Amino acid sequence: MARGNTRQRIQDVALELFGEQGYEKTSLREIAERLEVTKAALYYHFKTKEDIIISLFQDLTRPMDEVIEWGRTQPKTLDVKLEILRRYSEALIGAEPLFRFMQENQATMRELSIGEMFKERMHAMVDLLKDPDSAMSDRIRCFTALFSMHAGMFVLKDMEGDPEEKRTSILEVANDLVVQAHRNSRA
Amino acid sequence: MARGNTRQRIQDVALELFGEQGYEKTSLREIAERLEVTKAALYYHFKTKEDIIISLFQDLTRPMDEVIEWGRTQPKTLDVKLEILRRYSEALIGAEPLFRFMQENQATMRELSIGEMFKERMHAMVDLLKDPDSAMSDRIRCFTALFSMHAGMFVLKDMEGDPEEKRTSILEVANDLVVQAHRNSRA
Amino acid sequence: MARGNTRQRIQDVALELFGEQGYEKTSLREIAERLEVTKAALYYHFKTKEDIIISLFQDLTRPMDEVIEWGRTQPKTLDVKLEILRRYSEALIGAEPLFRFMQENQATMRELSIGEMFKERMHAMVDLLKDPDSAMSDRIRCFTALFSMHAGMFVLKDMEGDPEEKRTSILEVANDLVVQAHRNSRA
Amino acid sequence: MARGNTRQRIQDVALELFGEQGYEKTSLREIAERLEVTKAALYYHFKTKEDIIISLFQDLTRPMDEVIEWGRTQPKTLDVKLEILRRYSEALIGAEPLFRFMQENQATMRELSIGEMFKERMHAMVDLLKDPDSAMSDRIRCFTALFSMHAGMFVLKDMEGDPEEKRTSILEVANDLVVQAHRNSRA
DNA sequence: TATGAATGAGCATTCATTCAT
DNA sequence: GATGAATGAATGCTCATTCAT
Repeated sequence: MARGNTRQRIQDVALELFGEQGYEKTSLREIAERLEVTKAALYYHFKTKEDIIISLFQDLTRPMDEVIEWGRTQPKTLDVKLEILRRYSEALIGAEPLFRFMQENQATMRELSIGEMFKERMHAMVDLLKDPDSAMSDRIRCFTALFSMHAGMFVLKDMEGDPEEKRTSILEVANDLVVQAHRNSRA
Repeated sequence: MARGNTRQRIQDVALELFGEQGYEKTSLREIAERLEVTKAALYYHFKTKEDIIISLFQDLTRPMDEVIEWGRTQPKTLDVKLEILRRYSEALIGAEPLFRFMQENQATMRELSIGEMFKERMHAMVDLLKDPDSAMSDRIRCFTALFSMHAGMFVLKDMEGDPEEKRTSILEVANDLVVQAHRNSRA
Repeated sequence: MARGNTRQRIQDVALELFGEQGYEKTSLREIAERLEVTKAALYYHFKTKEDIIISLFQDLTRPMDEVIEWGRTQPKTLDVKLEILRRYSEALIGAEPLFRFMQENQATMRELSIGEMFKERMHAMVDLLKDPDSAMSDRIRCFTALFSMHAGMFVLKDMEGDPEEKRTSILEVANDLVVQAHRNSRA
Repeated sequence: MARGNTRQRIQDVALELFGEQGYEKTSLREIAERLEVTKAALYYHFKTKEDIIISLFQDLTRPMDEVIEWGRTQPKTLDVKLEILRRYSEALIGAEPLFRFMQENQATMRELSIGEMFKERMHAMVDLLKDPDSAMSDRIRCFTALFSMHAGMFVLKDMEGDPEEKRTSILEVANDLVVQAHRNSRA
């Protein structure tokens, strides 16, 4: 029996169950049972239920923060924008379960403190992709691009086809949208 | 105290609260209290909690069904497709709170019977918009078009601008995506 | 649709359901639903739930009362005792569902006013069968005789064999017990 | 306040109340209140309400199982049969409250899983007492013997006399029945 | 003879959380 | 680094009953 990694195991199981059933419908009893520990053990590692998902959010969104930080140091050329999308799309792979969770538990997100954190990140990304004086429809294009990247992977889960192919198809559609927005605002 | 409209009032308040706090976190006690009736009164009008939202779904999605029915009788020209989008966008207006609810409670939707009903409707719409032999990226374009129409209205709620203008902007973006898909599949 | 017999129909369905599921677990809603009337209709015919079963008890135990009344006018010979058993066994046939109900809902009976009524009847029967100075084991024989007649029919339901044959077999065993008691007390 | 015996105390109080008022009419609130714990504490020790009485059944019927096991190893002589009755009668003493409960809540028993367990035990006992080719009336004698032993103790509670004397009187009547059945089948 | 609408009290069950050990 | 035992608050739901119509 592995030692000292209980905290990690709790996170894994929690994300799995939150994803399957939603945050509200997943009880600490379930998490504890699947791990074969007692509920009280969870409380040794995390102060509250919300604490568990906050910790997940912080751990899993670091790669995305890095994309944003990198983007901020770059000029607003089309090439950079597309590179941001590409990196973002890759960063999303590891965080898929978390995004699936966030996507599917938005009502819950709003009351949890991480809801705000996520919104800020989203706006930061849009700011990198759009130009300062973009028309509304172009801002919507950028939004839609990001949005479909977040949602795409699991919404399209029941569409036939190879996952990696789907990801690049989604990326292609997102690219198109950003290219369009870029051109419109420079026209 | 008004008579005979209790059922309707329950639906109204329920949709409001489900939208604000999510389905799981909204208790029947809350709904009853806001209506100043007892919980048992809710059970006179609806057999279960799930029954309440099923009834909402059925009542509010009728206009969309009509769009789909109409679309099925039409030829698959680009003009028809754009007309479908336009009508669908309009049909969505009245159902906004419901879609907001569904968008934000996807984890819950999966266990509720209306989850399936919704998926079917979505597929029916995509079938009207895409051509039989479309490439994956074009099917994704159609999906994304619909998806952003559903989600757009409330996701963009905190973006400044007139709601009606937003709606037409979203429609414009959706149009572009469908036009693109249409052209690709005929090329 | 028959008229004016709703009261009777309520009694029939109630006894059926009380027998199937027990008194506590049978709700007025169920009775009403099976009759295709509203709960409120039941309250037009009976003041309370308990009232329904009291009325059943009164209607169905009349034949037994008649046996007891007859027995009281007779001398305490063995022949009379056996005739009492025979008549009682026959009287039980029509009341089988009621006895099944009472047998299976004794805990409930104790709180319902008919519990007492039944006990009195039982003692009256034992008094007819035993002699004034019987030994305890002979009183128990009489008790057991009656008891097995009450319980026998449904307890033995899952034993193979013809129902009428079972009834006469039970009666035979009861006869033996009473004969034995009679002889002991005269020995 | 005593520790570590809460489970036992719950069982004791539950059996007492189930016996007094019936299973359905006894609420967990009542049990908890009488024990001066919260309802939730009951759920720490038992998964459901039914679980409480299952545990009681299992704990209290062990002595009877032992009688049956012993009986199976013995030849089917009359002496053995009477010894089985004697041991069974003794085993019943400790289980009196449980049998009282089962006797008085038969309607409930039918839906609870222990209903079946009990039926099997009853059949196993009859098989030990009757001979393979017994006539129906002899099988009924065996049944009646057992039945009156189960029911006798509490049904006769309001009959005057010493409890231990009652028990042996009942046993005597049961003996007679089994002797009779034994002789008939060997005649 | 009924019904439609509602109530008040209650029930079994679940949950996040606490704390002494 | 964990457990055993418990709590307080809540939840969805059901029930017998009432009463104006």
